[in-house]
Amino acid sequence: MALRKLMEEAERLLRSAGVDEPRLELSRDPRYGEVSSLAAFDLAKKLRRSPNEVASEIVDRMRSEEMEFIKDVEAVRGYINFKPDWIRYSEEILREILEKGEKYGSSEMGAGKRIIIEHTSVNPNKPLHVGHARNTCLGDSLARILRFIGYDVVVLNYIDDSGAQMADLILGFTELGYPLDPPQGMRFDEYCGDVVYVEVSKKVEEDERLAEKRKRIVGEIESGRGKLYQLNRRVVERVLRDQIKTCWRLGATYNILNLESQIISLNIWREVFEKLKEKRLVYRAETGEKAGCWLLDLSKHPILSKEGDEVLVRSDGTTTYVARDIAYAAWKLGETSKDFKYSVWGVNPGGGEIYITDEAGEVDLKLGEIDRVINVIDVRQRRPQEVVKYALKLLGLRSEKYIHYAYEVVALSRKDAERLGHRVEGGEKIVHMSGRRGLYIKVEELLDMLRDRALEEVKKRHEDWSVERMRSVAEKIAVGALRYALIKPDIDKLIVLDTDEILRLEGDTGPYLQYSYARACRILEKSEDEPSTKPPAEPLEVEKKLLRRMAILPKLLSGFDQNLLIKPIANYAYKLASEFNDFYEKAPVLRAQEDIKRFRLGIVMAFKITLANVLRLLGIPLMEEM
RNA sequence: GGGCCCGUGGCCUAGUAUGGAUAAGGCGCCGGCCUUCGGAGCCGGAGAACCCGGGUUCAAAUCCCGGCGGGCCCGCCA
Repeated sequence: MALRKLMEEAERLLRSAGVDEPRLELSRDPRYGEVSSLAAFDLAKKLRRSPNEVASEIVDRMRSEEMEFIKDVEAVRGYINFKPDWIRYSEEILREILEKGEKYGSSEMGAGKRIIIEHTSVNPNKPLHVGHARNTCLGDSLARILRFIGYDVVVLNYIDDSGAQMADLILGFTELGYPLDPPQGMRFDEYCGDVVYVEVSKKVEEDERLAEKRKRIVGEIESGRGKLYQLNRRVVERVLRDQIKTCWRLGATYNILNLESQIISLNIWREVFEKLKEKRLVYRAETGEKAGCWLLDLSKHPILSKEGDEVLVRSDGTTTYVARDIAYAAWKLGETSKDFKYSVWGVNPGGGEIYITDEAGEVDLKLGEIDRVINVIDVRQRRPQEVVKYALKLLGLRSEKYIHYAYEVVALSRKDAERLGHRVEGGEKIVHMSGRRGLYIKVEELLDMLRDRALEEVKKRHEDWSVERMRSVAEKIAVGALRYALIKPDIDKLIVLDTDEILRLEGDTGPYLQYSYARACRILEKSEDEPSTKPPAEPLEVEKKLLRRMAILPKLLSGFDQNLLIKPIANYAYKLASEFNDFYEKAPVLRAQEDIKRFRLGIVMAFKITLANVLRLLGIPLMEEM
């Protein structure tokens, strides 16, 4: 690794000058070299002298040392800045990238370790909306990145096929005269979500008798047998097929679909419940408004204790969501004696089978030792997730391995909410999406809007292309735009979706990244010359900037398994593309003289590899032409 | 009432985890760049008391305390 070699050399020099704590970091600005040390600040404090003096003395002591990649060391206002021999350093950077190709930036950090990621997990009664897409894109990116750094990742999608939201649909189909098939041209998930669910839940709110009927339906669905149970299974399956199509369109893939009903019928709860009782972590309330319920004792928890104990088993004997999630969490950590049976549900577009839990299935999947479980769930579930984690801890399970990857939701701008026919109250700036009220923007419709918008641009540029080719490219642009928009902001910041804003394909957007890639492809395609890794002379500033950026990719990814931050990677992609475009303007490749041309071709090729690797991690599709 | 999160030019954001060198971009605005490596691009300009007040430190957008504003969570729902 070129950068690592540079840093190791800087460290060696510092140690030779008597510095014990090198405190090396990447320089903030190219004028300060590549690598800087802050060691003089610490020493200055100890010695009660000025940092600048101390830094200068350290630099003087290093002068006589042997240097390979480092050409110059300077003391500036207390900083010790290392400048590389750019001729050697560039060659080292380019050689590594061209040699490693698709593997550049990857590592074996996670070798032998398995991580479970659960994401998407949308109730199977409606189509995906943009808020769900944030979940899917984050989860899928986590999976891609962790695989790239060597982890064995298993992606789960939890399907809650047995709640009241399903009963609404069944009530609509059996009692309120909704036909089982959608009108011509409408997808089944959209029909269920946009029409049946919204209309039925409104009727249920207005009519107590319907609420009663729905309650009976919930019971029958959960019983695991009967006509309504069978009908529900068919509805779930049809909606799920449509939902997964949308996920595939976003580029996400799955390994296992876990049905809530199977978790119930496997009855892992009973096992966990027994342990909770044995350890006296739960108790049965005898009096008060929660009489007859089994509660989890939260009194020892510093914060949760303030809100009272958690009901796990209701007075009627049924379990709450949190109870089932505790049992399910124990299963994910491999801490239950029973395991699911599976059958093959389908195959991901890029290959790889998807299994679904199925008590009649023939397949056993042993997940074995789990390094970590990452649950991508929005921030509103922080409290219940904390209860689950706390319960695991009380049970003596490895709760520190159970991670709630919390992200903020996607809300509608006032303008878009009004466009959807929602009456916005006076001071409201944002409006939260609501499945029950039918107030949401679907992933499919947003992608279609983006694709149509992109198609206009493609048409302008490629009149000679076939319609299919134009549509295929426009589709990739749409997916790139949406994924980037959902991944770029901090996970703990609310995204206010503004459709006018997101339809913009210029500036800091996914298409900008894709465009930069296509530009690089054009240059390489037009040249017959062999790229070279050797600079004929000191590289230009724009060349150095790009080389520097490419060189830090392995370092950028090296801490990922600890911090799980996707945003810095999206940020990196943008800076990389932006610096390439700067290079593109200022350093002509094909028109340059022979030796310079070959070096620049090397840079362009390395850029193409580096950007492609990063965009793959983010799930942003690549195109040679757009 | 208790808890969690956010607060950076007109708007949207990066930088905050590991405190350090003139606070970095995008949108919008103003002005430039197509005799060709694709203008979905590039360059220049105007525009910021980094919410407020304390504190720690040689050094604070970043850490600590207290406010203010916004969002979320606190159900025998999931």
